Amino acid sequence: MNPAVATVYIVDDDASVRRSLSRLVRQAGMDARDFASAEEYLLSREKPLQQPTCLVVDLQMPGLSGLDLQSELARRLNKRPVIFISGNADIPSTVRAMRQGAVTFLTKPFEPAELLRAIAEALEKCRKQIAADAGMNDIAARIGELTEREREVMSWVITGALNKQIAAELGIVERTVKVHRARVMEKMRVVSVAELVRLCDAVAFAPAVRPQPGS
Amino acid sequence: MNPAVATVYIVDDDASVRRSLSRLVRQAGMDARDFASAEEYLLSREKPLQQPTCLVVDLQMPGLSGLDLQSELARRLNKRPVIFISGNADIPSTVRAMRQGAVTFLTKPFEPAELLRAIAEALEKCRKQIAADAGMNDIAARIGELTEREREVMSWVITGALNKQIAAELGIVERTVKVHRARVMEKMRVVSVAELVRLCDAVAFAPAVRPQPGS
DNA sequence: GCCGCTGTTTCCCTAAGGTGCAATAGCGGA
DNA sequence: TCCGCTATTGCACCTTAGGGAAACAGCGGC
Repeated sequence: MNPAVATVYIVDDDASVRRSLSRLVRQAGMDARDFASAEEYLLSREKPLQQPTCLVVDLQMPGLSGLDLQSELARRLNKRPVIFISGNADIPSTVRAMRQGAVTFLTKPFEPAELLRAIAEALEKCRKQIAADAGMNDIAARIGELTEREREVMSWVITGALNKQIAAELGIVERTVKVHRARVMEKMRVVSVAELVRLCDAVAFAPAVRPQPGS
Repeated sequence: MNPAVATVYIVDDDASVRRSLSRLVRQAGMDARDFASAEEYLLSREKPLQQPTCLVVDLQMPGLSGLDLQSELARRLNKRPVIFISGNADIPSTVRAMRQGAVTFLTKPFEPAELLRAIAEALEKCRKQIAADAGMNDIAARIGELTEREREVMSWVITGALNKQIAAELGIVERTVKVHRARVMEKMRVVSVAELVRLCDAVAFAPAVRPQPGS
């Protein structure tokens, strides 16, 4: 409902924990949604990631564990930050969780403030991710507007190649390269090669043709 | 002595642990150096970081703890990967260690192979860091060769500004900008603006003059 | 005071980038 | 078959980038 507000997804098999955490989160002014298992969360997935969100996941759960959920999220490229909570965790699990990018790992019992602090950090991380994704998508969309030939020309332009070199490489005349190049600059909405290079590097735009492996 | 070999620094207050870990490391074909305390390691510092190295640190030690050592290393910009080992660690310490970038955290007793695997990972990470640092230093050195004016002109060039715009901005004639620009390209050893942009972005070269905060 | 480095400028010329206009050609869809 | 998109090219013209040659000026060091 509230589009500007953050949402915390709580995944825990213990109903009383879900209730108390939800209450805590809501009292702090955020939305809370809870799930009784990793599977339940995975089935409910709302992919977009438009709004800052994060997960608070119990380590031990019947079925998929918290670590399994984290791995699955990574596999699905779901970049929501994860906070683990656990009553009796061991070091190896903690290490694995952190290595896989968990924001933190809290052991029950913990101070409510401690969780809220972790949530704040996770949401901030998520906001940055959203902003970064938005930028990347924007650039990718522009690249998507290019024709194959234009992409090809662009891949040469961002290496600093001269029009005549590009022309020779593609077996066409320089005038044609200029036409493609102009369209690239227009569609990518840049006015200088410097900007074009930055956009392409930001999304790791790769050539396809350039790296001549043979010769 | 052996310049091509990796070295593992072992920091543990227990002499028998130091002996056994050193033996393990040497048997695996790497050099080992051990220290009885964090302080001892910090005093022995050989700064360069030319060769792949990593640290294996005990969490609990008299004086500075393993975590303290890790923090101090971070403060000193010593980027050697750290592997923690501990007999009786708790989750918060593990989380803190991992958040601060530890490669992993092993609890004693652990399989020798497990430590060797972690060391291999840490050394690989170190190699990449060394390579990245070398690249950055190389670029930074070139920027260091530039005069103030040349750096100023470069900061404008990498934004895609035209010579005439730069000239107007600096209150000089276009021909002068061309002179500086040519020296920049020469000293930075690039032949295109595209390459120059990449070098500058790689080291996060910032302007100094550009972001006019006032007006 | 002379020398070297840096920054600056003027005159002039070539090469490369960028555009407008016009035309040809292949291809897939209405 | 005509239309629209994409790719291509030729011609002419203007703007930028890049240099060569020569010179002047401030500054710190010998």
